[in-house]
Amino acid sequence: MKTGTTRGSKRKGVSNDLQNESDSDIELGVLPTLIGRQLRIAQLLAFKNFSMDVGGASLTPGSFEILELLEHNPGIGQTRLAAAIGLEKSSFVPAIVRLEDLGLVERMQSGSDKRANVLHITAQGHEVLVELRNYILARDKQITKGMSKADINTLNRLLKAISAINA
Amino acid sequence: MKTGTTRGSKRKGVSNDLQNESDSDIELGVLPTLIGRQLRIAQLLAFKNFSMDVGGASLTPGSFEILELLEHNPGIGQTRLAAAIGLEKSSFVPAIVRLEDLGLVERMQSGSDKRANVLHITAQGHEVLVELRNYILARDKQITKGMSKADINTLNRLLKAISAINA
DNA sequence: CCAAAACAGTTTGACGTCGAACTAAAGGCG
DNA sequence: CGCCTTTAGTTCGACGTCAAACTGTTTTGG
Repeated sequence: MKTGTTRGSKRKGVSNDLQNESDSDIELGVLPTLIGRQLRIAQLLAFKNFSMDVGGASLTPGSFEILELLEHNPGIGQTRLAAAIGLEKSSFVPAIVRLEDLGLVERMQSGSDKRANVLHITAQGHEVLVELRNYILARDKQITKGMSKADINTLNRLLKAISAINA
Repeated sequence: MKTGTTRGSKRKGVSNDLQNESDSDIELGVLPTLIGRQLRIAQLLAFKNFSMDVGGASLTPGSFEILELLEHNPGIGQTRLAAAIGLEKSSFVPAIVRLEDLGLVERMQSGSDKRANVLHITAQGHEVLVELRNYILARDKQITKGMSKADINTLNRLLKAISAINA
């Protein structure tokens, strides 16, 4: 609570009036040239209001990716799976625990390497995945609604290039 | 609940090569077609290991954006500033409090509208900003290292389109 | 003029994510 | 064989972010 400083008290010679410009009148300085900023903002806006409800819980895009990958790569381990969806292995833990608690994935210690966990999607997980995939595909189209196919392909290509450069 | 059984021995490769994180032999299913996923991953990788240290504390790209905007739009209020950097007003609060605690911005109640806060960058904030701007610009170039100018411009344009569509 | 609606900002609770530090198991190599 | 390094996964602390609920202020419309 040590809120600081001056809020609510005096001001120092500067004007205390709010500016009345509209958003379009904000001077952005160097910001519009920054690719990182566009990336960050586009991503935030694209996933805003995203929500997938399954059995009372809400799943994230990351959860869908885990299920999709487990469907196609049964028995994979956590570290490789985390890398495939672009997460640190530590960030992966809460996500997989959540899916396990929901009964959508199964996590067993590997017999051949006792450090490793072997992951599988469950029958219930498969059912959920089929539904989620439709939602995700529809939602993803929404993100680029109105853009030309050529632009979408270009964007996809350039984003992959960014990922490759910063991998 | 984890008995060790299984698997491992017969799938096609749980290759233990320490590979780069480029998915090698993982089957990605429908994922590579999803723009939202590319956006999310590119953004995560682009900002990985990002760090700006100022007086013992570490500032984020968002903090830089706030300073840059206050430099160019003194006296702006929180809601408009939050919108300009793509945040919910509630998400903006901890960021601005942090900058205030560091003495880089000043937050005063407006005289003309007692609900509103009037924001200004401080002299110290200005000094910090000048340094940060250089770091940010260099770092942003890094994100697209090796890409052609034409591709970078295209990417910037398409990301802005995404933001506009999902605004 | 006043009650209802709109608005600025804050608080709260839930996740997601990172990096660093940690535990335990394998692997390399003399 | 035995040490030392690498690897798989977990834990921990710190932030960032959202949505929803809330406080207090201003604006609006009857």
